[in-house]
Amino acid sequence: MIATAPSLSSQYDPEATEAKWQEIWEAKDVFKADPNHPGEPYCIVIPPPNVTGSLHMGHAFEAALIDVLIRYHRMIGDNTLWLPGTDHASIAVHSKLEEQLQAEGKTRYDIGRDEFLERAQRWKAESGGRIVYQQRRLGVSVDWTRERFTMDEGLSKAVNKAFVQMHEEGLIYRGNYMVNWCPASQSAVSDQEVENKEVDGHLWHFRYPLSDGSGFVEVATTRPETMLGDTAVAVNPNDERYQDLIGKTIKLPITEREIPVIADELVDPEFGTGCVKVTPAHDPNDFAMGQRHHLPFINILNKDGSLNENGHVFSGLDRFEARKRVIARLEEEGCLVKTEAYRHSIPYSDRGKVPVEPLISTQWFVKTEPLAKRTLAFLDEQKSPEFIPERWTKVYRDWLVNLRDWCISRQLWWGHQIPAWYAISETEGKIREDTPFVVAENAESAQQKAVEQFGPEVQLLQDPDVLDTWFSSGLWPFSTLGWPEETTDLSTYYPTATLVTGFDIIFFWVARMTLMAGHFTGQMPFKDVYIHGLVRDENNKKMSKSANNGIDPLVLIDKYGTDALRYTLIREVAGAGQDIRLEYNRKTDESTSVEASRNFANKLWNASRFVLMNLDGQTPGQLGQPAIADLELADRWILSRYHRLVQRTRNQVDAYGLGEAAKGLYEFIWGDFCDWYIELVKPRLRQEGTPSKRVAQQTLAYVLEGTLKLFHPFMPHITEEIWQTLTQPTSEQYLASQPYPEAADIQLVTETVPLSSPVADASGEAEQGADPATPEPEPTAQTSEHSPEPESDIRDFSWRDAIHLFGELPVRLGRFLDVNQTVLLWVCAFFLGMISIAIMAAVLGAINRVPLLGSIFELIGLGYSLNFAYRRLLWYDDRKAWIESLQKQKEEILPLLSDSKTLDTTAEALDGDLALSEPEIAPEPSVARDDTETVSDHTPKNDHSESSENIGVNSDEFTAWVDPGLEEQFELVIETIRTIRNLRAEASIKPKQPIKVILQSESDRERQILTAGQAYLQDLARVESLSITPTVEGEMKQTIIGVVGTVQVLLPLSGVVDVEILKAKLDKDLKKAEAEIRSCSGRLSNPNFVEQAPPAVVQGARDTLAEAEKQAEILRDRLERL
RNA sequence: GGGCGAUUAGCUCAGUUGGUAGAGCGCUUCGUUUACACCGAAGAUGUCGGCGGUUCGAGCCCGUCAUCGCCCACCA
Repeated sequence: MIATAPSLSSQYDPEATEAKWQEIWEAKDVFKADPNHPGEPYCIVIPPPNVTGSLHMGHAFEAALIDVLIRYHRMIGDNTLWLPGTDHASIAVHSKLEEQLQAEGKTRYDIGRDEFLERAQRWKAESGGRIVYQQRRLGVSVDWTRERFTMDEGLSKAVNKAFVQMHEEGLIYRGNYMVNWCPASQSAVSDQEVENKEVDGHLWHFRYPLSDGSGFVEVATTRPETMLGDTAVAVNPNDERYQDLIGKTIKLPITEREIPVIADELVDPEFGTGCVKVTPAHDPNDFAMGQRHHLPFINILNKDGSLNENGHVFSGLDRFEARKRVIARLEEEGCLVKTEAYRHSIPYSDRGKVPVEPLISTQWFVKTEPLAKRTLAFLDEQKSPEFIPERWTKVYRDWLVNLRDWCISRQLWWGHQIPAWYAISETEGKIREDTPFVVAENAESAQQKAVEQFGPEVQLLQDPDVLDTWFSSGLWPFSTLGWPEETTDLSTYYPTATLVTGFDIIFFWVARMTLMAGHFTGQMPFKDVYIHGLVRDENNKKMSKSANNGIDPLVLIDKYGTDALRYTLIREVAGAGQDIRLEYNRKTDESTSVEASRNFANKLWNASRFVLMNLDGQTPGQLGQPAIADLELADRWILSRYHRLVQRTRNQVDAYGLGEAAKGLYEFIWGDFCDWYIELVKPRLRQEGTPSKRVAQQTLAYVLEGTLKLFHPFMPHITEEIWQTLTQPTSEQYLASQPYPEAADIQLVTETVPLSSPVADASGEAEQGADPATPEPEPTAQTSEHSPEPESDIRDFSWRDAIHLFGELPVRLGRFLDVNQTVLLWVCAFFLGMISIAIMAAVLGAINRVPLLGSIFELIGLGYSLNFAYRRLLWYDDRKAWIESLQKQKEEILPLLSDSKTLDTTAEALDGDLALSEPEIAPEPSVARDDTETVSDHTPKNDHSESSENIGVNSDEFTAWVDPGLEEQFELVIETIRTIRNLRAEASIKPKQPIKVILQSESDRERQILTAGQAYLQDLARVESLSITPTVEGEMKQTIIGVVGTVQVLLPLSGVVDVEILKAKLDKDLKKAEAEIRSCSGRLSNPNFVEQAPPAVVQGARDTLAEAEKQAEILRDRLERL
């Protein structure tokens, strides 16, 4: 099952690998949740896809986002559950089936309800199966044992229970109100299922004659046929033009019905003539007006959109045909004043794709106000749920505030049949508006209730209608966990952690869930709502079924692999909630961006292959972690970069910065690890049997394994495959359930690193069950066979480490003081100066005061200070002894390592023998430059310090391993290598040809760094002989020159040299330096800048200027010499 | 009508609390040294949509306009 290193192909094969792990993970129940699992519960319920069709790229995107979160939380030790499932999508499936039937020349009534539902079930099985297959191919880490369907037994029970309870509480009522009627599906639809479309229509102006013959009123309408149902004409009560009309009546054309002129505030006097025809049965506004003025409601429409018996001579005609006839008739009668072209928006049915008709009918409604009130209270008082990005909170809130009652009944068959039973025996065997009914959770209970009310002879008929799909979806977060039963799942995983969904569904679904959950569970169903954007196609169009521009994720998965597709989607999402665009060539089914991710996967594969081939068959566990004392510069550097990555990745994922985290990992793997570290250690790996080789192997293994863990949520399959090969676990272990790298690991490294013997590898230190709330490195659940007894481990290593460090102290402090003698003397002088000033001030003050005591004390203080300085600081040996004793005292009182970093970083910077700084001695935060963002340093304002605490990071220990000073110094080595390579290219020297290079710098520090990195420079830039020197003399006509920092890089050339090439290079560099000088000196000569900008910024500018000036000086000098 | 988002290299996009612009793809030159040609090295590329303001300093803050996209809304 698990490959060994030499057998690995040089090209990663996603197809076989992905299928393999998908099967194993599932077969081994790796993602099966256990409520008894320790750790913080972390549950996400899947936004259930509709069983109408198949998954599109939007689903793949969403699944990838959720899977990253889920896998991450599983690995950080949370009690994690991702619950899968599908939605029955009442109206969507119903429409599909009716389409099918239509093709067969049938209607649903021809085949009957039972047959219809059977077909629906078949459809569901087929489509649902396809969806599940696609989800598996996406590698989602869901718990399939908990898969749910909105119409399965448990959820249907929940629906009935919810309905009955809400009815009893008066939150569900049946009534005759205006609803949106979709003539295509012949059902009511909710406000959300109506989509307003701008269309070019007409505005017809008609004259209605006054009954007394004294004239006309002119009204305008976009729907002339509705005039057949007019029961009034309205004007604004304050409209002076029409005061005398109010109260008069009008003889409505065609029907000859007499209708009143009423006054209503709603009428806008500015619009049109200021007179409005009122059709209470077919317009929401008019409906309200009709209620206010007790007007008759005349329904003129049948369910299919044709005119009914109230349609006068037009009855039986379709509404649009009737419109034409009405216009013609009115024109004949001389009532048509004019026809205007008019662009307006009309409501369309989402599903039926036809204009909806506002219609009065008897339906079931949810009374939303009390629910919304409660949900709003959660939002306003507890900021719950929290939206990411935050801007959606406002959208959500506004919607809740303006919410109208929710029509939940649908005149369809596919769905949850409404649990209401009509006592038809009371109304001649028919369901009428006035038929009494009982609401119950099932037929038996309904029967019982009905018998109590109407006697044993009662005949019941269940409401034929079904519930709006969103009614059951609204219960999803808790019904799937067992509600209304009080299951362990429910008590463990509810409320869920995060809802991940698109903004298009906030109203449909998110708000419905919060309304229902607030009512039934008394809490919000999720803590966070992470709203992602849409996937757009290559033309920036929203991918949708109607636009037919969707891309089947499987097409790209087949071509590039699941990991590649997932990674592409994730890394595209930068600003959370932003739409993403997927490059795609429809002709070839290729995508350059997914291809780039595939290449990245292959890069990781080959880097890992390289590591595996160089570990001599040892696993990271067998190799053990490298000992601090043995680390070489490059090891130190990659470990610092790696630990920085650990912290940054965790912070980013915690804050839903998935795209940033994905990009950060890419840069580390491809840049730091592959381009630099692997290249740097190659020579060491060829030195058989040396400690240097072993340390390189240890570091490679440690960093690779950690990186695989960090990266696993983003590319689960390839990382699992490599990890298995790398660690060769003897028992069943999976990367998917390994602990995520964290600060505890780092602490372990710092404090308990072995000097020689192997230590527990990261996979063994904390089993998946470890509670993240206790970040102590104590390996409570040791399973790795390579691990020694944990307790003795720690004791042993701590001692050794302490002894090691202790032994080193004199040497290091000695060096420190040697190197910094001048600096320290200045510091002392400064201190003494300050003290003197303070004492002078005190003495002066004391003259005015009688008691001299204070001054005497201060004089004593001065005396002591001088004495102290004389005895302890002035001479080298005294200083050394004193600092040593101080350090010893500190060690006795405080933890060893957290203290030692108070030493000045410059000591390490100059400590050439030790190959720069020891990791446990971190530089001062100020050296960190822009890196503070990623490192939890000591400044409380740092945003990440908070999240560090959350994950139990001991920031002191962490900072100890992330060493910005070291990284900065290493940067000089890297830049110097680049410069040499650049010079080679400029001088057209073949990469293979060895060269001689002289590095000249007046700076001791720079020379020290370059010396420490000498081997790297020679190796990576193919330098045969390298000299590092403070000064350089002689002729430069044969030398091409570059600068980095204030280092002069000289590359002597052999043979005939074109001076113009050398000149061009120098000119180019000089121009750059001069531009820098102009920019900096411009700023620095501005007194406002110097006075007002933060000192660090000013200093930065000064440093840059000094460096640029030095560079320019060097370059000018060289130019002259040519 | 109201609200939101976007506008940065040829393309797709980053750009933390304002400190003087980056990545990938593509492009140019060179290169098959035993991880990788799904590769490596080096390099070129920007009036940061326009205008105005605040500031010592604006891609970032404020105002305004333009273009594109989305959401909401009962003006017949």
